[in-house]
Amino acid sequence: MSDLLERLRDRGWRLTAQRRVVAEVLDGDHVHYTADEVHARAAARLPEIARATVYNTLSELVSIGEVIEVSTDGRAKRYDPNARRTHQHLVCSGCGTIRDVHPSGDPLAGLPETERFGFTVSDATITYRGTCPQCAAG
Amino acid sequence: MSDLLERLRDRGWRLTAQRRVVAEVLDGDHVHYTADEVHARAAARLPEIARATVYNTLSELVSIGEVIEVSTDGRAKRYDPNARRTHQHLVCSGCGTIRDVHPSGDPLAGLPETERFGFTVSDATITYRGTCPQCAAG
DNA sequence: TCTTGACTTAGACAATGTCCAATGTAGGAT
DNA sequence: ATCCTACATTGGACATTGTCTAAGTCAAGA
Ligand SMILES: [Mn+2]
Ligand SMILES: [Mn+2]
Ligand SMILES: [Zn+2]
Ligand SMILES: [Zn+2]
Repeated sequence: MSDLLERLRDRGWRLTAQRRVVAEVLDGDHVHYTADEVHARAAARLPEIARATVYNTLSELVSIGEVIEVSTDGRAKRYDPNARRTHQHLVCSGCGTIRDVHPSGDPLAGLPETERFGFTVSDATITYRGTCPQCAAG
Repeated sequence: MSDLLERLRDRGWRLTAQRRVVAEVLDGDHVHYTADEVHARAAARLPEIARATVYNTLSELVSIGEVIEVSTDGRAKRYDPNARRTHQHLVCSGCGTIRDVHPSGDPLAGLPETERFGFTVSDATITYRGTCPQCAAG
């Protein structure tokens, strides 16, 4: 059993076949699938899995912090199993490929007090954009 | 006539009543309306304006660089008339208020070469999140 | 004033996401 | 091993956001 499924069971989750396949789809590095992509991949193993179940399971994984939501393009949200180490994203403007990246330094340091409007600032999300090697070559 | 409308006329645009009201709605600082919000405000002045016209006009303003699209929450895109000076956004997690902010330094400097995966990186979009004074007080 | 190509409109359609009542089942209880 | 039942799943209706098109309208130059 994967670490993720074990953690889910420790939380008292029922381990259904549907939750297993969703958890299996969300495994690996640089994985950022949309809900429909997760559904398609899950359905390859468990054809009768419902779209609503995929949405339910993804929402639950997000709410307990095992998966993060990524919105890089204003279209469908993407689901990212790399929730253990905070990171940012590098997106190819040509093909949409997304890579996890780890910038140096504190991203909040660049925002001067005079630019904070009295807010308590707790977090920064950075999306880097550029052209990937394949798109540059093609 | 506003500067924006004058620039549009210089580009050969037909100045229709619909385009005028959309341009008037998109005026001011820290303005980040959704398309439906633009439509509602435009319809207050020109009740028969169609949703499609608002979408068309916004897309055209974006394509010529007079307005930028902002996606801070994975929901509806927001339209920002502050396209002259590049800036980032500070969002209140409580109420959704969005402020324009200007971080110091080059945002690309924080991404080491070893974290670029061979990409040519051209741009970084930063969303800061926190709590605004009203939400902190309330 | 006329003409015409660009603009607007209403509504169908598409993509993404949410909700619900009916049905099924995982896992503890017996 | 079987039963119970609270929780999970299902299919489809519905909501939100955005795109597209055919038909009608009009801004602006001739
Ligand atoms: Mn990631
Ligand atoms: Mn802005
Ligand atoms: Zn690419
Ligand atoms: Zn607030």
